[in-house]
Parts: sequence; C-alpha cells; structure tokens
Amino acid sequence: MSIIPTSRAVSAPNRAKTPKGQATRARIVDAAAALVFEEGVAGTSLDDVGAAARVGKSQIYHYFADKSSLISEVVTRQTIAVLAGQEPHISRLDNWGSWAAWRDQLVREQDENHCTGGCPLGSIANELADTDEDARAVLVDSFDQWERAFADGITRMKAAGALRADADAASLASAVLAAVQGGLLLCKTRKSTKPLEASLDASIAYLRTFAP
Amino acid sequence: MSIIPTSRAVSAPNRAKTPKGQATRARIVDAAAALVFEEGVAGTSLDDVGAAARVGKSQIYHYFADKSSLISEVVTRQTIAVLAGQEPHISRLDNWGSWAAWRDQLVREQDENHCTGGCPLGSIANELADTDEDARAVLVDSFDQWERAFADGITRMKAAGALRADADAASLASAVLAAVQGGLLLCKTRKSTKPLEASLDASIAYLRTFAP
DNA sequence: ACAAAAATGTACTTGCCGGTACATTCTCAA
DNA sequence: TTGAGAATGTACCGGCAAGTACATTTTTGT
Repeated sequence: MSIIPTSRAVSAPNRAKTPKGQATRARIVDAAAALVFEEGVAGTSLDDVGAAARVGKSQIYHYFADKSSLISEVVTRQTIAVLAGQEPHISRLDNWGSWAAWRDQLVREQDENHCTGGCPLGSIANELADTDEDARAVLVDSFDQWERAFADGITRMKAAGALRADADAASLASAVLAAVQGGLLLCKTRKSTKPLEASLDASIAYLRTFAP
Repeated sequence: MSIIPTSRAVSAPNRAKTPKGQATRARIVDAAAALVFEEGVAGTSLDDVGAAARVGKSQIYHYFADKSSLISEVVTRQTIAVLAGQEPHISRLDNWGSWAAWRDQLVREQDENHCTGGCPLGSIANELADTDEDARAVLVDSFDQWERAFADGITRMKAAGALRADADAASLASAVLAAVQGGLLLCKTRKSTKPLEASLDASIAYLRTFAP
C-alpha cells in the first residue's frame, strides 16, 4: 500500500565546491555510514548524523537533497569499504588458498564484531529494496561488483585448468554471494559464527566439486 | 545448566480472556504481520495496525505490553506461516524429488510476489537482531525449527542410504537455510528469481555430492 | 437480573524527525 | 580591499508515532 517514489535522482550534483566543503560532505557520509551500520536506516536520524559529524543539519541539506540521497551515497561508500575489507584475497580468488584465506578473514571479522551488524550492504538492501528505488539501483550495482570479483576468480581458475569448463562462473558467483549474505544474517541472529562458517564452507566445497 | 531463554512475549500472560478477546487479539497480530511484511517493523505504526485490524489503539495496548511484544508475537505467527507455506514438501525432504519440489515452490512464490518482501522472518531478523533481544530469541527459535526440517530430511536420507554417513546433517541444514536467506535477499534486491534459483540449486547440488 | 470483569472508544500527551527559512561567517579571487 | 559565492549556525514548523488516561459499552458468572 506504500507509495513507491518514482522520481529517481539520477546523479545528484555534488554541491561541495571547495576542499573544505568536500571534507565536510565526506564527514557527513562517514558518520551516516557508521550510524546506519549500527542502527539501520530508519533508526538513524539526520540530527544524529549531524551530531556525529559535528555539523548542523542545514549542512546536510546543503550537500544532499534529502535523506534518501544521503543513504544512496552511504551505499556507494560502503560498497568500496566492504570490497576493500576483503582485500587482498578477493582480488586473487584464483587458487584454493585464497578462497580459504578470504573465508577466514570474513569469519574473523564477524568474530571481532561479536556477530553484530551483519553485512552493511545486505542490511540496507533488506530494509530499502522494496521502498527506495534509488537505493535499490545502487545496491544492485554494489552486488554486481561483489559478484564479479567471485566470477573473475572462478573464470581464471577455469582458464588455469583448476576448474572444469562446465563450471558456470556467473551462477556460482551468485550462489557464493547468497551464501555470504545468508551466512551473515544467521550469524548476527544467532550471535555465532558457526552458521557463517557452515555456509561459506559449503559453497567453497561445492566449488571444489568442479575441480577436474 | 543454562536456562533456555523464553521470550517474554511468549511467556507473558495472554490478556485475552474471552473468545471475542482472542479473536480481536488474533486480528491484531494478523494485521501487524501483513503490514510488517510489506513495510518493515520501523515502517509499521500501531495506528496502521489498528486501522487494518479495525481496532482502536487502546485495544493493542490492552493485549500487548508494547510494540516490541506485538512484534515478537508476529514472529511466532510468521514462523508457523512460513513453515506451513513450504508444506507438504518440507516435511518430506527424504528424497530428491521433494527437494526439487520444495525449491520450485519457493521460487514460484517469489515470482508470484514479483520478488518483493523476501523472507518475512529474515527481514525482521535483519532489522531487529541487534536491537531487540526478545525478538531475536524468538527468531533464533524460528530458524532452529526451520533448519531442523532440513536436518530431519537429510538424516532420513542417510538412514535410507541415499546420503553417505559423512554428510553432516546439522551444518548442511544450516548452509541450506543460509542459501535460502541469501537467495531471497538477492532476489528482492535484483527483482529477479535468478539469484534465488542459483543459490538453491547450488546448495541442493552440493547435497547431492554426498550421495553414495 | 446484576455486579464484576472484560472489551472497546475517544481524546490526549510527549517527543522526535524530516524538512525549511533565513541570518551569519568564512574564503578567495579580482 | 571587497564583494560574491560558499559554508555554517540557529531557530522553527508540521506531522507522526509511541504510549497514556479514562470513560463507556459489552459480556460473563452466579
């Protein structure tokens, strides 16, 4: 019954014209990203964001059209952070050792976070996919990038003969991403890394069944 | 040793003392469940719930301590609905045909929903796991039940010789549930059933690798 | 029938939140 | 120096949502 906003702010003009302005704008996005990760989109007020960024609310509206625009920016920022957080392994998933190291890093990070927060992108996707077309579009792009990292590794392994030719890189990559997301959701719900480990181990083991 | 934490919502006294009261209470939970599925917890106001249930807000507070208690009730209600929605297959996952039928039903349902909403339990878990201990406890129980259905099927297949003895029912079941949740999240984000299909197919195919 | 208990309706409070208006301060280039 | 554009601060508005108070109607047990 909700009215889904049809207007898409294609590419919001960056209203920060000076280095100082850019820095302030970046502080706002950083603060918003951290708060959204902890409290969710609905749970994060712009007053909170302003306080965390040591900035008045008028500043937020000076640099962003509305809350939705700011959130979209948060998603692009978090996409970079999430992918960077999986380096160096995610760029080198062309051998089984890298897959294992990537898996271990993901599990360790959740352990250090005491299984809170889950995936910054998955959480936002879950909250906004059906109600914010702009955010959804950015999130689709984010997941595409993430998935491509997996697909690239799989493709290179096929080329190197480490995986058979009948391994479908695209759908396998999609399944791996789903395993990550589902594993993180169960991890933060059960407050245990076990479900994440089971999910990642299963998807990597399935990949291994395509070894020659 | 450890006292299994029962949610306050479940153990709290049901204040509906008459059939009429029970009916009203049930109407409230039903309306809340539907609205939460569409708009999320934060996006659902108690005024909306009251309007949908044709009930004053005082009624809601007559039957529930607060919003959180109502939501916990919604989770238990949705758990029943989600599991029932996967019948008859989910109770008979002791042969490959049932797994396929179960998978097809899940995909078809998302297709009919135009890939909106995702999993009613997963969405709530994502929103509340870190902020509402009561709801989290109920959700853990929900996921346990769901997973147990998978584990039961796997165990029966092992007993029947359709799966090898080294197939770990518990962790495989956990991986399947993660695949469902991750697949549904990507499904509703990408507005396509493809990621869900890839995820479910991969996890079932992995199961099959444990066939003798 | 009739009190007691349960169910229900109306109206209100309080606080927060997205968004706006507008004045003021800062910065830099001509 | 100065003035125009950029950055920032303060104050406010309207609406909504959780939760409360309390009166009224309906049902139930005896």
